[in-house]
Amino acid sequence: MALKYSRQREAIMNFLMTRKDHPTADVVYDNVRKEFPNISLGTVYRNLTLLSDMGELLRLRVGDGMDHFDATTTPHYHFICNKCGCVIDLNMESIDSINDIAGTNFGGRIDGHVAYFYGTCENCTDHS
Amino acid sequence: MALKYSRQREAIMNFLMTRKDHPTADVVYDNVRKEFPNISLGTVYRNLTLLSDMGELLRLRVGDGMDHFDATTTPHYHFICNKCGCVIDLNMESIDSINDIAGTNFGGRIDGHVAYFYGTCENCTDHS
DNA sequence: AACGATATCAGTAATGATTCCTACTTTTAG
DNA sequence: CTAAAAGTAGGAATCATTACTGATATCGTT
Repeated sequence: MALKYSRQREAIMNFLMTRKDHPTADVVYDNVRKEFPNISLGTVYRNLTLLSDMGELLRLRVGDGMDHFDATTTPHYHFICNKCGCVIDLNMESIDSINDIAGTNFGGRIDGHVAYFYGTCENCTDHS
Repeated sequence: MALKYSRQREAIMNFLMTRKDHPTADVVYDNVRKEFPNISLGTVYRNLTLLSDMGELLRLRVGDGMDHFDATTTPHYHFICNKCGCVIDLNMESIDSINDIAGTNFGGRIDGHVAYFYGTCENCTDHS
């Protein structure tokens, strides 16, 4: 057997499933610590990496220097607010056709893409 | 007068304009050092940030932990090879229409997007 | 050409996110 | 129940990047 159960990993997964705002490792750490006061930041990182390697989590590199994690693994796109830095799921159809557009005039093989949309979120628009 | 000329900055810019492979700060440092043996890595970083803030460079976060820099500032897309990690410009039309697709069902304002395509580059396909 | 204000520099220390290491604990197959 | 294997806590280490500091280079004004 390669993968053993651990309550810490389950707690991390459970926490992420309750959140829609794509927390960073630090936020996961702070919150899981309420249930496991002794959990180590290294454990959080190791399990986040493990879970995203297994495909149970998405690791998002939104460009703010920290990785964000998303328990919704069905393909979807993300929006990042230039003002507050929040990360929001976009409710839009998949646009895999752009893989084909990118593939013309290109010698290699394109397997997929990631796309992040930037702008101002609803909240920050209101308050300005 | 806000911005003063510096030979170091010019050398960094000149070097990047000779390259199509989107070097990292480290690679810029190693190469500019041939002309300025005493240049400091901090100077490289400061000027790369300065130049990209001014829009003369593109800062690419391709997901390998290091920022890559691109002297071609006209809008274009990038391909990252999953095997060798190389970064290649894609010769494709702009697909700004996906901003509109993303904008439906979304309360905020979308200003733009970044998209990275992943797969296997021509070189790595041949050698496998 | 010399002056002075200030941007820039080299060198180095500091930061922040992430990973690695090691001795101890938990899980699980038999 | 037992023991091998995987997981953990805690902290040190790493890596890219940024900040600090005293010295240097640039440039508008004389």
